[in-house]
Amino acid sequence: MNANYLDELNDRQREAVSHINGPLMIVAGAGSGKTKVLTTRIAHLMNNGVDAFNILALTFTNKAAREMKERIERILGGHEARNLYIGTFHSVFARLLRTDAPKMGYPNDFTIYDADDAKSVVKTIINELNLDDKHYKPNLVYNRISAAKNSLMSPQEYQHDYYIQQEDQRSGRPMIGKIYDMYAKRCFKNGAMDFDDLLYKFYVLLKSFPEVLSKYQHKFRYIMIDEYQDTNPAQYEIIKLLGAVHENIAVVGDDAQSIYSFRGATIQNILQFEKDYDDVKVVKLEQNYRCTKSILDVANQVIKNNKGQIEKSLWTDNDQGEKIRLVRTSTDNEEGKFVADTIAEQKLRNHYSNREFAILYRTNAQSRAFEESLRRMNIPYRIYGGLSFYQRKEIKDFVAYLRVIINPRDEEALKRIINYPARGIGKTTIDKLTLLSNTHDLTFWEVLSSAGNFGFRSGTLEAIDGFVTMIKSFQSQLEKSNAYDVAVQVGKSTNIVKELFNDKTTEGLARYENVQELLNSIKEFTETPTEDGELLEKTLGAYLQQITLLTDADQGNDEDSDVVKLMTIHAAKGLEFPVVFSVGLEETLFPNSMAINSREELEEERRLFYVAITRAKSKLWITYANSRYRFGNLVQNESSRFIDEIPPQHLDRSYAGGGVRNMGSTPSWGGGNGLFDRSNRKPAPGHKTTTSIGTNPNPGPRPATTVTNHVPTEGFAPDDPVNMEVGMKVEHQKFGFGTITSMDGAPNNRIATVNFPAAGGDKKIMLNYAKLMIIK
DNA sequence: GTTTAGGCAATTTTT
DNA sequence: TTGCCTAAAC
Repeated sequence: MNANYLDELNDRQREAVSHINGPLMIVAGAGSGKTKVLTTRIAHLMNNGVDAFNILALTFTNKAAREMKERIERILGGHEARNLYIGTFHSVFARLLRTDAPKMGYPNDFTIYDADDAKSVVKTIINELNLDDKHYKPNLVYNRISAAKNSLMSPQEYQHDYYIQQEDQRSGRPMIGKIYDMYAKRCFKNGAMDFDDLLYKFYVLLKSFPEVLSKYQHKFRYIMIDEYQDTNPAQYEIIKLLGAVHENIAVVGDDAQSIYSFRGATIQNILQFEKDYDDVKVVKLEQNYRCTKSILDVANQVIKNNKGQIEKSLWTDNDQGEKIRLVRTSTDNEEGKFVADTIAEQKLRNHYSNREFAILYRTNAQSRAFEESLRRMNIPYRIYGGLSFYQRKEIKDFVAYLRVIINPRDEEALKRIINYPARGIGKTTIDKLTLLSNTHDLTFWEVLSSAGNFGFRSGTLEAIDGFVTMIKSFQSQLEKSNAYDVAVQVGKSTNIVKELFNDKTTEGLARYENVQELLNSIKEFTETPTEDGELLEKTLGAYLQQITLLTDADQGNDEDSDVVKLMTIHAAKGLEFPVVFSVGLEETLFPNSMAINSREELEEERRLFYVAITRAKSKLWITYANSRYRFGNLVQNESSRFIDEIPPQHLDRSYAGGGVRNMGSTPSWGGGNGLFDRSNRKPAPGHKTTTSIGTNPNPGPRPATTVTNHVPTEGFAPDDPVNMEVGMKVEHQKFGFGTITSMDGAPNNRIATVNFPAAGGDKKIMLNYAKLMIIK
């Protein structure tokens, strides 16, 4: 044990670490050493006689949990840290539910449904109710259900809540409550919990079984919560229950970094903490060790535009540093090129390595332009936040077999594999089976294994029986041999592995390799001997539960690979990088048009920007593009209002992207000749050119985009593109009237360059996609 | 029952 | 642009 750990802290940090008993709230500004305080405090508790088995630490990501564990081990030395309960809310509760879920009628090897599984169940139910899934969009319905669970609302409460029913009535979806009810019942029937259930059902468990609650209250005498500002009501209530006896609850958070309200998080949890408990010790960590003065200043100025925060002022002893570079490019591709060029240049000039750069964007879809340009420049990179390995189709298919073996009630998994690989059990049969399952109150598996009673055609029956027999043989094999051998057997008996092996396309090869990797991971998981004190089980059931909770960020060896990192700002929370590119600072994108309908939403977007800024240690670029492709057509956006909130003296605009600077303001065509101007446009209010950015400290309301306010002519109907030629006058729904100036591209994919005076000049229009009407 | 072609809509963040 | 769904062909 390193006894000097307290010396490495500043006064405030030490104050937080030394507080052992009673509620504690640590308000930790960005870069103020939050993780250090948390980990040191845990070590300190143990050093003061608290048993590791009595400590629970909850985080939001597996990565954060892993990091904490490692750092504590480093402070303590030895293996004692293994006995700590450190993990995400979801993974810790899943583990506890493996023991106690049977009390509520679930199998202990219950399946965990990821978002895709859950949506698929929702969709099934919508169809069973004969509702139109164009109107009852599964995504939307699932989000409502999710929100209900995160507020600890049962289907019955949902259906009887006046306000919610009003809302659903108004949106024309009065059946959501019914869907929720059926969804909950179906999941239960399937022996499955979705992500939200891991919280919700754990709460129900604690509420319904006082002896279980008491067990955990006495086990977890010290509780620590990371990122407390992102907790939702379910998490909040659980913590309250668990901590009620000892009240040794320490929460760490920063209200300025609350960015998960869409997942039900309420900033109120942290704002109210002092009122929830008596004698709360509050410690504010206000010294930032991460950023330069310039960067921190900018962050502080930006966040000032939000109301209702915990009073604090973040400061730093670090150097002033350089100004923040603001760069505008003409298109999203240019933005990508600029960033890649700049990374190359910075590497040469300042001897940075790849791993010191991060590109942070608002939406995953933005990654593409950066990928392409980085690849062109031969700069290695990694994108975080794509599909997790376990969400790939070939992996989910294979895993579905394992799921069925472990939990045959799992209807989602069964339907996935019952005809994969094809064995002659088609849609008609599956529909019939489903109906039987619903009407006879049998699980899908029970129907399958008694299919002989239901009058199927002999060929069909044979196929079903063959499938059932195969699954049963896997199950009995699992009793005798280990999980890996069974998995290999699954690959063989089903022919899946051979089939993938024979597919010699690039994708086929990748799929084959992925399945091999899956098998390896099972081997590694189940055959690595359990070390002393290690709490994890090594069964196939435990493996399946664990992988569902893994995200893309949890794979691979990020620390040791020297790559540029690309991720959303959400994914970057808690991380830091020497050089950060915060890209796509445009109205509509960031703040996102989906999130500007209320002050609360806008403030959350601003906090997101705050998070982006404060990821940077020494250099920060902010970029935006004049126009970018969205669903095949070019749209123009104004610069983000957040740019206007940055004090001009901190900005350096001289850093122009490659040859982009002469895209000045656009001349208006409509002014002098009204020939094509049938729509009587007004100039967009608040429209600004680049040169005026930041000069208006208090910008008025602005339109979402600067795509001209073109109103299509009455009776607008696109013409067949084959008839279009250079010189023609055309009308576009958004860009207004223009002239085709040139034509290129393949004959079956012609690209017209059209000059739209009212929409900023030349646009490349792919005739196969865009809708143009010829003006005679 | 299986495969493929073509039409159509999508527009945020994630454990 | 993609990915999903339906309809028609095999």
